[in-house]
Amino acid sequence: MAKYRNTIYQELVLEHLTKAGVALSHAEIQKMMNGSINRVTIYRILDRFESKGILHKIIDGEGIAKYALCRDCKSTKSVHNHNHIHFNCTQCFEVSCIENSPLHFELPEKYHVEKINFNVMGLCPKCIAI
Amino acid sequence: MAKYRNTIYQELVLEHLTKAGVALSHAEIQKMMNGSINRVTIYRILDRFESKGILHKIIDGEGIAKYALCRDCKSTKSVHNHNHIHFNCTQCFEVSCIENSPLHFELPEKYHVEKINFNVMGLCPKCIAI
DNA sequence: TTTTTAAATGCAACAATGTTGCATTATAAT
DNA sequence: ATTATAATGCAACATTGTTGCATTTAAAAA
Repeated sequence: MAKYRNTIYQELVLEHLTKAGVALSHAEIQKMMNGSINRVTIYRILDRFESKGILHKIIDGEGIAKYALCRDCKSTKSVHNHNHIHFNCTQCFEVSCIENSPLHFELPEKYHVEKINFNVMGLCPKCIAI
Repeated sequence: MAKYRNTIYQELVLEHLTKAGVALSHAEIQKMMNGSINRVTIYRILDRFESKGILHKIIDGEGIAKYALCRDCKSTKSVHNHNHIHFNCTQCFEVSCIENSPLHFELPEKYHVEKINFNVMGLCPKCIAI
C-alpha cells in the first residue's frame, strides 16, 4: 500500500505555494482556497508536506508559522538544510528565503547545535522601491 | 503626572525574571504566580516592560513568545540592541541570550535591515551534561 | 471491472494564546 | 484629604492549532 495519495487539495496548496514564491501562513492559504476546504485539512496537508520534505516551516519574527517550498535546500545537498536567512518585510509582511547569502555564527563550545531559525526583519526591495 | 506606577505584581514579575536568568514565557510566569494574578495583567505588565526597555521579547523556535531582561543590550551601547543569538534547548526548552558570541550575516544590498530574531536550537550545556 | 484497504477529508469539540472594552482599585501627585 | 489616572480584574472575543471519530475516496488487489 502506498504511504501517500494524490488529491486535488494537496495539488492546490502546492500550486498556491509555487505561484506565491514566498512563504505562506495557514491563514493566507486558507483565504486563497476561498473556504472550499476545511481548516483542519490544510493543517494536515502542511504537516504531511513538511514530513515529506517538500516544504519547510518557518516561524517568522512575529511568531507566525509560514511554509515555503524547499528549493536549494533540497537540490544542492544530500541532507536537507534550512539554515538560511528568512527575510521578513515589516511593511508587506512577506517572508522569503535568502538561500545564497553568507551567514556565520559561533557559540561557546559547550553548546550542541541542531538547527537554526534566523529571521531578519526590515524592508524588502519591493517596499523600498515604493 | 507620572507615566508609570510601582505595583507588587510588577515587582514580582521582575523578580521571577531576574531569578530565572533565562527567558520566560507568559505561561511560565503565570504558573510562578500561582493564580494570584489575572492573565491579562501579566500580558500588560510584559508589554509595559518591553516598551520601557527593561526586557525584550523573543519569539523562540517554536513560535512561543519569551521575555528576557535586558543586560548587555542596555548597558554597553547607547542604543538598545537585541541582535544577539538566542539559544533554545530542545530538551529542557530553556531560552537564553548569548550576548557575546560572534554573528555575521549579509543580505543582497536591496534589503534594508531593521532587526533580527535569531534562534539556535540544540542542547544546552546543562542537558549535554546529563 | 469490482472489491478492498487505509489515506485523506469533514466536522465537532477542545486547549492555548493573545486582545479589547469597561468597571473597579490603588498609586502618587496636588 | 482629594483627585487624576495608571494598573488591575473580568467577561467576551478572535486566532491558532490539535484530537477523535465518522465519512469519503485514491489506488492497490482481486
